[in-house]
Amino acid sequence: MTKTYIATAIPYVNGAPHVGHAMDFLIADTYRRFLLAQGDEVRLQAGTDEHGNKVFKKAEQEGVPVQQFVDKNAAQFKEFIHRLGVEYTDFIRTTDEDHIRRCQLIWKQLEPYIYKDTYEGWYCEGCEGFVTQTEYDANNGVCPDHQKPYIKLSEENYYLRLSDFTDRIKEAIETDEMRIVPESRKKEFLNLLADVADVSISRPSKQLSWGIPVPGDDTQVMYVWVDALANYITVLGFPEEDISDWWPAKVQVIGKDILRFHAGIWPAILLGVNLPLPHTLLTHGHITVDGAKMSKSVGNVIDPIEILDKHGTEPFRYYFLRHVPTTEDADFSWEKFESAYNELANDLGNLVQRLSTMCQKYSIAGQGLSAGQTSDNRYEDLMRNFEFSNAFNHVWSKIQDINKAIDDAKPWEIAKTGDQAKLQSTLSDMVKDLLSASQLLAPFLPETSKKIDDIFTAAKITPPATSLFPKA
RNA sequence: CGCGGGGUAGAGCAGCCUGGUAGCUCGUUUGGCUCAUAACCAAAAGGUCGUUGGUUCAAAUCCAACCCCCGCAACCA
Repeated sequence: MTKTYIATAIPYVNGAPHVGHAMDFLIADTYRRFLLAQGDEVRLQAGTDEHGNKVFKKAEQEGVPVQQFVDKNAAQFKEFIHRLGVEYTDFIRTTDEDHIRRCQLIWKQLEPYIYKDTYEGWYCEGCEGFVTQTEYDANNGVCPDHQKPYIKLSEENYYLRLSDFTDRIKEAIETDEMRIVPESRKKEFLNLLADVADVSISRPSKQLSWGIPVPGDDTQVMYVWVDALANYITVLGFPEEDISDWWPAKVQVIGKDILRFHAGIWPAILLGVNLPLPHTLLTHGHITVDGAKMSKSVGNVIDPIEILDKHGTEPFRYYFLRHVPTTEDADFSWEKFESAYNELANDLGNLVQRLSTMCQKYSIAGQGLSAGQTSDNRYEDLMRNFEFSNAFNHVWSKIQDINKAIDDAKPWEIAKTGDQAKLQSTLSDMVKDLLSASQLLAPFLPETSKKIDDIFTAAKITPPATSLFPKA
């Protein structure tokens, strides 16, 4: 049995989950369910990134101990993932003991590529952080948040010598040994990779107290890179355990904003500890709201929990898996969501209703009925190529075909002729088609698929007490 | 001359790589049907495929130039 490992980016827990976070989980879960159906043994990791100044300060603001703060937020994310109908096998928090210890072991292994140097840059005392020269110029030397001039500050950092790996990484990306999906992002990143600089991977502990101590140097704490990126392998037990059954990951699902770290820094870390690179970095886009970028200052942030409360898991999955092209940006608006919900109710909900009603009326037994055709090449190609929204569309066309078939066959007229045998075979063919479609639908809408199976394989087919997707 | 993506019916998009009757979803109009959640099915209307030029028997598709929009430009899911 093929063992497959799927990894999702771990969200930073300085706030509540928003719609964007859902994409990682839904995409990974859909692929996981597809592979399970194909007979793979699948491990899906999820987790939370919990260190760093922003989390530390947020906890201070709320007046709670940091650990308590991250415990609360991690629980919130777990609950969120659960409500998306996503099932993970492993959940990692970067504050886990195991993770911290393994990170330090990884750091030790990376030491041949680590050196200490002085970082000098523009620093804002209000933000307690450095800004880039570009940002400095854009703000004319004054921090917009704190109205304080940036000061020149220097500090000691450990650096990872990325230049030791860039040739190797470039080659891996070009040859698709580590495939970046979609192709356009691959091109984009290869351009970026041309002028890559070594990356700072630690901070003085007096600047950054909430983090993993650098082994053998009390004055330094690991910055986000090693700490967060290593989660994908520490969760499997590396370096204390042999992870070769699961690693390299078949796919790592990430947002387009973090591609550069996953395609640039992450492979360097892996090469530094002699591990192979992930097979695929699947990059999804961002969700805009009413055509505008989501932002707290504009106040157009959509709370995914609100959508889930109002409409439930399956319509949520339907919208974000079918109407958001897997690797592209897409827009969310309540209007679009409502119209998608109507499609779901009209095409599928109504189909289940009308077909089950006829089966009941004309006494068609579900017992012994099963999916007719169980494999579909086009569907499998799309799924394997991570074109989930297109695969979903393909499944949907099958559902629409059944609606057409019913209108063509007109079972109610066959009933009038009294030809019970023909009625039986006509309707059971349709049920079989629906059960086939239901199988393909399962990775996207698992609960709905299960309901359909239950209804149409029952000894006595009866319409559901409440329709699958009721309309107000 | 920084890099990338895009400009196709009222809206949202596919088609472009590998030239050959311009397609899908929603919306609109008309018709059909009654098993069904006023749902479903069928048909129709609607496009100078950003602009200009080139290659070709033939260009949305290949080439060149230009115009417009949107991202990115190392620590924003």
